[in-house]
Amino acid sequence: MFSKTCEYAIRAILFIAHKSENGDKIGIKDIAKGIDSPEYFVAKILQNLGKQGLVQSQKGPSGGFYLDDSCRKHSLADIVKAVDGQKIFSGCGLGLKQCSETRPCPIHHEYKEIKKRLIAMLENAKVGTFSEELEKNLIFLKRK
Amino acid sequence: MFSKTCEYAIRAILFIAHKSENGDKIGIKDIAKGIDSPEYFVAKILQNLGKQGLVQSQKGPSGGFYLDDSCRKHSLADIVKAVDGQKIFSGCGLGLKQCSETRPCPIHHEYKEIKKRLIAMLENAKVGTFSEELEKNLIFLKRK
DNA sequence: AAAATAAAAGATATTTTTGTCTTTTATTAA
DNA sequence: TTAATAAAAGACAAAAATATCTTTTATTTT
Ligand code: FES
Ligand code: FES
Repeated sequence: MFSKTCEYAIRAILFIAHKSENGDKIGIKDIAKGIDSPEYFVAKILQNLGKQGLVQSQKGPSGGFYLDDSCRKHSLADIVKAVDGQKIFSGCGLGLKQCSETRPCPIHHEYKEIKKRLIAMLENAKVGTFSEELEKNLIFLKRK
Repeated sequence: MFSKTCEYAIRAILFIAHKSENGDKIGIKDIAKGIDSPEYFVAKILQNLGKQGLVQSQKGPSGGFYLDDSCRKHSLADIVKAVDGQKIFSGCGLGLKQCSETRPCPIHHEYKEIKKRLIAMLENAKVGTFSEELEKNLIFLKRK
C-alpha cells in the first residue's frame, strides 16, 4: 500500500513523537534501532520530512530529532502525502491515468468506498496521539 | 496499492474475458492496445499467468489468448495473489514483518477492517462478470 | 578557541520493478 | 509440406526504489 520509504517515515515520526514528548531530542541511531530500519536510509527520509516541516531537528551535541506541538497535530495523511504523494488519495485502483466517476474502471465504485475509509483513518490519526499506547506497549513500531 | 504488473494483469484478463466471450482468441497486440499498456511487458505477464492457469493461449495463426469457463470464475483476488503474492492480504500496513493481533502496529485495528473490505471486494469480483458492462461502455480498462 | 557531536548534503551502490528486443517453438493455412 | 503466424522463452536495458558511505556544516561542550 505505502512505499517502504513511507512506512519508515510514519514509524520514525511516531517513534520521535513518543520519545521526544518530554522535550528530549532523539538521535538517528536510536530511531533506526527503535523502528528496526536501515539507519542511513531513515536519515535521508527524516532530512526530507524536515524540509517539509513535518519534523524538527538540531545539529551538534545533544542534538537530534524532535517534534514541536504543531507537528504533533499533523495526521498520518500529511506524512503519506509528503512521501508518496497523492496517488492513494486520488489515483485509480487499477492504474488508469485518472480515476473518474463518469468513466469508471471495473473496481471504481467499491474501491471508492474503501479509499474513503482509508483516507478517513489517515486523516483522523494524529501523530501526537499514539505516545501513551506506545509507552504502555499496547502498540508497536517494530517486531523483534 | 497493486504493482503496475498486477494492474496490467487484471486489466488484461478482464479485456480477454470480454473479447473472448464468443470463442474468439485475442492477440497480444490487441490486448496491449485495448488496455493501453506496453505490449512486450503484458506479454510476459500473460505468459506467467498462463503457467498459473489463469489464462489460456494458443500459438500459431488464429491463435491468441482466451479464457475458458473455469477461468471466468476466478476472482480478482486470485490474480492479485498470483502476481503480487499475499502481501496485501496478510501483511502489516506499516511494514512490520508480520501483522499481529497481539502486537499490533498503530494502524492495525482500523486497517484490519479496511483490508477486510478490500479482500471481500477482490474475492467477490469474478473475472467473467464484467463483460456486459464493458460491452455497454459502463466501465473502462483504459483512459484514452 | 578547540574538540567532539550530530544532522545535512552529496555521491555512490544495490536491488527491484518495469520495459524492450531477439530467437525459438508450436500451430495453422495455403 | 512450406510459409506465415503468434505465443513462449530467454536475454538485455532502463528506470525507480532502496540502501550505504563520505564529506560538510552547525552546534555544543570542554
Ligand atoms: S476509475 Fe479506477 S478507481 Fe476510479
Ligand atoms: S500489525 Fe500492522 S496492520 Fe496488523
